[in-house]
Parts: sequence; structure tokens; C-alpha cells
Amino acid sequence: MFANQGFYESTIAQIAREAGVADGTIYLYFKNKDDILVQFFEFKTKQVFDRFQKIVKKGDNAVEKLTQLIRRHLKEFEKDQNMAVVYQAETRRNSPLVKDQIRQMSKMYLDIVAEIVEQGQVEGCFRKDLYLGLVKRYILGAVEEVISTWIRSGGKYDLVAMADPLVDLLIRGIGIYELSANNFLGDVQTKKQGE
Amino acid sequence: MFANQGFYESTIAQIAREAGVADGTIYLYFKNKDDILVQFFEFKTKQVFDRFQKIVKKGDNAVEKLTQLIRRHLKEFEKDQNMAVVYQAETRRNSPLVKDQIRQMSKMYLDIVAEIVEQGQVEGCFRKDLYLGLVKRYILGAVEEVISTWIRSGGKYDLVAMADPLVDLLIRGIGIYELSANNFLGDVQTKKQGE
Amino acid sequence: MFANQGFYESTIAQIAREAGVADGTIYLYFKNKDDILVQFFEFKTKQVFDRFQKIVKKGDNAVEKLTQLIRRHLKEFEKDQNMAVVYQAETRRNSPLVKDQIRQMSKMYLDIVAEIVEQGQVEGCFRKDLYLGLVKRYILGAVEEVISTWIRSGGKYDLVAMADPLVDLLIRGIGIYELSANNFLGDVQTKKQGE
Amino acid sequence: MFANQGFYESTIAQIAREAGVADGTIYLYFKNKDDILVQFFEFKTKQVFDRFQKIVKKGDNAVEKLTQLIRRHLKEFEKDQNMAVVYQAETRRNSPLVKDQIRQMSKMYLDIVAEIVEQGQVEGCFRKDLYLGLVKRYILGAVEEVISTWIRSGGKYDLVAMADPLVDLLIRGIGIYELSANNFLGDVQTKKQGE
DNA sequence: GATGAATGAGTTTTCATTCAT
DNA sequence: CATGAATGAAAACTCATTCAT
Repeated sequence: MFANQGFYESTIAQIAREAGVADGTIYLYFKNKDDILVQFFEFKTKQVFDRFQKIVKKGDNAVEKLTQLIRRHLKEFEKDQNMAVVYQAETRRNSPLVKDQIRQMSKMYLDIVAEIVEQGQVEGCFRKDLYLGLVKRYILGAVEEVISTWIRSGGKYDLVAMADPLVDLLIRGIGIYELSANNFLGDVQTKKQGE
Repeated sequence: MFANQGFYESTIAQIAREAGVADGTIYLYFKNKDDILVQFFEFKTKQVFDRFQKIVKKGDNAVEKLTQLIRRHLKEFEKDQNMAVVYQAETRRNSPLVKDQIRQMSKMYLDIVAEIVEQGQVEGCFRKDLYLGLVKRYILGAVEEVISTWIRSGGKYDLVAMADPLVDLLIRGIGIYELSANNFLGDVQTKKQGE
Repeated sequence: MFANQGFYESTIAQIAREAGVADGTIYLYFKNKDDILVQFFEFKTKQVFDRFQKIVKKGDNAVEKLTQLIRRHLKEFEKDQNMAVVYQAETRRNSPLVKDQIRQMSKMYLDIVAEIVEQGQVEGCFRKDLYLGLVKRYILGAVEEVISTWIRSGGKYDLVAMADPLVDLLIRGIGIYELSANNFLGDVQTKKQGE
Repeated sequence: MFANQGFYESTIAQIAREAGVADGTIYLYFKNKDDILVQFFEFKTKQVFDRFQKIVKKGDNAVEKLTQLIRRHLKEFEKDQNMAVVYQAETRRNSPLVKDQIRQMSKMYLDIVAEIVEQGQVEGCFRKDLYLGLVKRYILGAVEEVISTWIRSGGKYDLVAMADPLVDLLIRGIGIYELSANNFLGDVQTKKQGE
């Protein structure tokens, strides 16, 4: 229901009817209406992030880790489209309720990515001249937009199938290529950082 | 005001006070409350997209066009942070009111990007094996996430400065590196610094 | 609990928790919430009034009886401050529930007082020109106000100590004084009753 | 309406209907439901106490002042029985809303009384061995109980007629009877009847 | 007898919208 | 054109009461 009409557009009466209980019953399990959203996020967050962290640990190298993370990310959202819709919708607005939770979740995710990128730099498969703060958003942003598009389309196509082409795009962007030595952009980059 | 507390959290009374008119006066210019948002999007959208299209036309080659587009994109949002906040916030929720507008805007933007990418492929500076539908999101997603992060930070840093590093990430991901010797970006970069 | 937050401000859930039983259990002993107050008044009333009547019987003359009654009155309320608070609070509102009880209690008390006064008149220690209906209220009102003040003060001082000075005030007001023969007021009083 | 069923037992819907306006209109003039009571007390209090102070100033001596005060007190409550009911009802419960107001009003009244009593002691018509704190309550309590009884009776009889007998009771209690030959009250009484 | 989860009627409050001035 | 007082529908939330266990 939240997926269809949004959380704030849903009334307690509707939520209760949907749940097959009386209005008052809602308040036995949730402090107030907002608490429904907070608890939803808390539950889903823990569940999903545990899986993210697990899958990353299993990967041998940075490339494999990133691939597995994004595959899992897309898989989780594809599996539960309603959660995906609510997540995407509420994630963007500045509701003070879930703001902290979102910040925290976002940080966790970005930290995982940053770790992978740094490992990749050590392993020699990612460029050393990366602005880490930017690269993290670049990766997360691309993944989330892919999910957003899938949602807007009504979840009609295979979302996980997007994982590999996307990783390819991301990786070739941050991978080291043999000819990059005479790439002007590298210089520009260097200059910028010295600004 | 919408930026601070969101559109649905703002009351007609507040809006009217802010505008220095009486409550009823609002209804002489807007059909209803929702219409305020609709008209806001219509106005801002036209304004901004005209500029996007203009700037893209001026670019000589695909790389330059993409760079200018993203720079302009970030510049517009940096210039009017309140607009940026409202845009980002309302863009994500599935309010049926502005849904069509957003879809349309999003389509316009993605079409511009797609055109640039296709031109780049013809010019031989972008890979031919790109999944166009995905590349469009990949680019838009990365840009919007960069804006989101800037907003969440309170708009404290120079957003436009993110443009070139971001383009670098995007381009190297979709650029053909065997041809990077005659990289066009160098020129663009140089021109820009002379602005 | 009723003393602290009032009866209508207390919920069944609170009452049950305080009593160490489940909500439903309350309804095994009380018909409904109001019945709790009704039974409380019934219980306390009987208890206290029995004592009032007993103490009055023991007194030899009217003055002694009145003194003992007021002392006992203050003592009972001082002993159980919570009861005092609930009594004073609920006594004044016109809740139809306890209205009859209160009327009855009030009548009982006023009857005791009236009896004492009449006895005093026979004994020759109280004026004969008293408007009995008024004198009863005059006595009860003064006593209750003294209790009210004590409650408002938080029950910090010795309430019973107020008894003797108060009786002194009351008695000298209704006592016969040797010079009262040439008191103009007596005449006025008589006139008034004839109006 | 408040007089009949009490303030907390009245709903906004009822209040609005009684006032001949819509529910929402109430909130244009009152912050919330409680504010209705607060404003009522504020208004009535000022109005009535101004009159109390005025009337006291006009009195020549303590006895006359006390008589006039109590007459006016009873007259005001008799004039507006509904106000009297609400006042008596809400005055006693410990509603935190009007608690301060009541305390303040009560203090004002007691201060007026105390001043009169002190003046009477100076003038030599009141006993010098009075416990002032107690005397104040003794007087206020008796007056309020007389009002309470009148209210409980349904306001069927002449309340102001109780003033003089009551003052007689109070005065003879605190008057010095050796001096009662040149009793001041006689004059007051006479004047009043000539009004 | 005791329990306490579930109920849903009833209440306060908000706020977009209207319309007489 | 502009106003802003009045409206009343709609929503969140409370809590006395019930009843299956």
C-alpha cells in the first residue's frame, strides 16, 4: 500500500484494514504512525545490510566484491518490489523521522564501497588518482538510478541482469588502462587536486 | 519554504503569508494547492531545460557536450539551492500530480544524453558495445547522487567543481581508451578554464 | 494515583497496573470505571462517618461535641491525604455518579452539626436567633476551606492543630455573650427573618 | 453548557453547535480546548475582581467593607449562575491549566480579606488575638460553602439575602463583644436598607 | 477466576477551500 | 481583484470495555 500511494498518503484506517485489524490495534505495536515507517526501515535495513556485508566478505578481490555487492543489491530490491518503492520514495524526502536511519544506512553502504575501492587500488586494478568521496557516490548513484528506472517501469524487466553491464561501466571507469599514461584527463585530474 | 519543510508540510496560510498576500488570493492564481507545485515544476523545468538544450547545441563534439551539460546541470542546482531541494524531494515521491511532468523531464534529459552518447559513438570516442538504456541512467544517476550528497551536506562546498572529476569517471568508463591519445576532453578543459 | 492526576485522568490500564492485576480483572470487581469511584466513596464514607457519629455520642455538651467532631474531621483527612485530595476534588464536580452519595454524605454531616447546634441552644450556650440552615454551611464551609488550604500547601503542616483555633472562631460566633442583649445586629437578624 | 455537564465532559462539537459556528471556527479564537476555560477564567476574574476592589475602597470601616464585599460576592455569583457553577466546579480540581489563575485569584481575595481584618483590628472592632491565616480561610470558606449550597439547590432562593446573616456570624466571631454597645454594623445595616 | 490483546466509538485538531464584503 | 473569517471533512490517536484462552 505504501508502495502504491506513499506513506503519508496512507491513513491509519487504511493500514489497519489492510492488516485486517482495528485502528486501535495498530497502536499496540507502534508508538504512532511515524513509528510504522521507522520500524519498517529498521527491520529491512538490518536484514539487507547483513546480507551485503556477508556477500562482500566472500569475494576474493575488489572486482569480484563489487560485482557481488551490486548483484545482491539489485537482487534484494527485485525480490521485494514494494520495499524497493518505499525505500526509494522515503529515502529522498527529508522526513526527520527516518533521516538518521537513512544517513546511517547510506554511510554503511558507502563505507563498504570505499573499502572495496581502496582494496582495488592496493591490488592494482583501480586507478590511484581517484577522489574517493566522489567515486562512492558515483557508484551508489548509478545503482540507485538503475533501480529507480526499473521501479518507474513497473518492475517489468529483469533487474539483476543489469548488474554485469553496470559493473562493466563502473569498472572500466575506475580501472587502470595501459594507454592512460598519455591521457590528458589524468593530468587535469592531478591539477584539480592541487588547486 | 518548501525546501525547508517540504511541500506537503507547508500550509496555504504559510505560503500566502510568505508571499505577502491573503489566503484566498492564492486561489486566483492557482487552481488548488497541488497546482502550485505543478506550476513551479513547469516553470523551472522549461527554464532549465532550455538552457540545457542551448548549451548542448554549442558543443562541438560529444565529450564537450557531455561536459558542458553536466557543468550546467550542477551550476543550475548550485545557483538555486532551494529549487534543488524541492526538485530532489518531490521528484522521488510518486505524487500522481507531478509524476507526468517528472517523467517528461526525465525523458528529455535522458534523450539529450542518449543523443550525445550516440554522437560520441559515431565520432569514435565512445565504445560501440554500450547498452544505451543503461548508460543513460548510469550518467543521470551519478550526477543526481552527487547533487543529493551536496544537498545533504547543506550545500557547503563548490558543487560545480565536482563536474570535471565526475565527467572523467563517466568518460573513462564509456570512452575507448585506445583512442585516448587524441582525447577531446583536454580541449574542453582548457577552454573552460579560460571562461 | 487519583490524588495526583484525578480520577478522570487515570486510565483503567494505570489503575490495573497500580493494583498489580490485569485490566480485565478490574471488571470482576467493578461494574465499570465509574463504579470504582462510587465504591471508593461508599467505603470511605461509611468508615469515616461511623467514626464521626461515635465521637459525637461521647461528647457531654454541644461545645465539646463540636470540638471533637472537627478535630476528628481534620484528623481523618490528615491521616489519609490522598483520600482527602480525591474527596475534595470529586466532591465539587457535578458528576451524576457520585452526586447522590455526596448529597447524602453532606446531609449526614450537616445533620450531625445541626443536632449539636440545637443541643447547644437548649443547653444555653448557643444563640437562639440562629438561622440553622446557614449556620450548618458556615461551619462545614470553614472546615472544608481549612482542609483545602492544607491540601494546596501540599499537606506540609499540622492540620489538626487548626481545630481549636477554628472552633474558637466558630463558637464565639454562635455563642451567647452577656452584652449581646444590646447588640443591634440581633434585632436586624430578627427583622430579616420576618421579611 | 459547562455548568450543566462540566467542561471536560463537553466536546468541541457541542461547544461549536451551542455557539452556532463550525468546529473549526473555535480554533480561530482559542488555541485549543483548554484555552476556552483559561480565557473564560481570565475574563470573568478580571471583571469580578475589579468590582470587588472598587466596592471595598468605598467602605468607611472594616465592618462595612467586609459586608459590602460579601454582598457583592454573592450578588455576582447570583447574577450569573452558570459562571458560578463553572467557577465552583473547576476551582476545586487540580487542572494544571487554571491552577495558577485560581491560586492568583484566591490570593487576591484572601489579601483583600486580610487587609480588612487588619484594618478592623486597628479600628478596635476585631479581636487582636486572631490567627490571620486561619481567619481568611474561615471567611472565604463560609462564603463559598454558602454559594455551593445555593448551587446544589438549583439556585432557587435569594442568595444575596444570605449575606447579612453570614456577616453577622462571621463578625460576632471575630468582634470584640465588650465594645459591641457601639457596634458599627448597625449603621451599615441601616444604610443598606435605605439603598 | 484471571488475563491482556483486540476493539472501535468518540475526540481533538488541522487545513484546503469558499465566498460575502 | 483582493481579502480573511468561516467552514467541515478528514485524520491521528485514546481508552473503556470485551472475551477467548
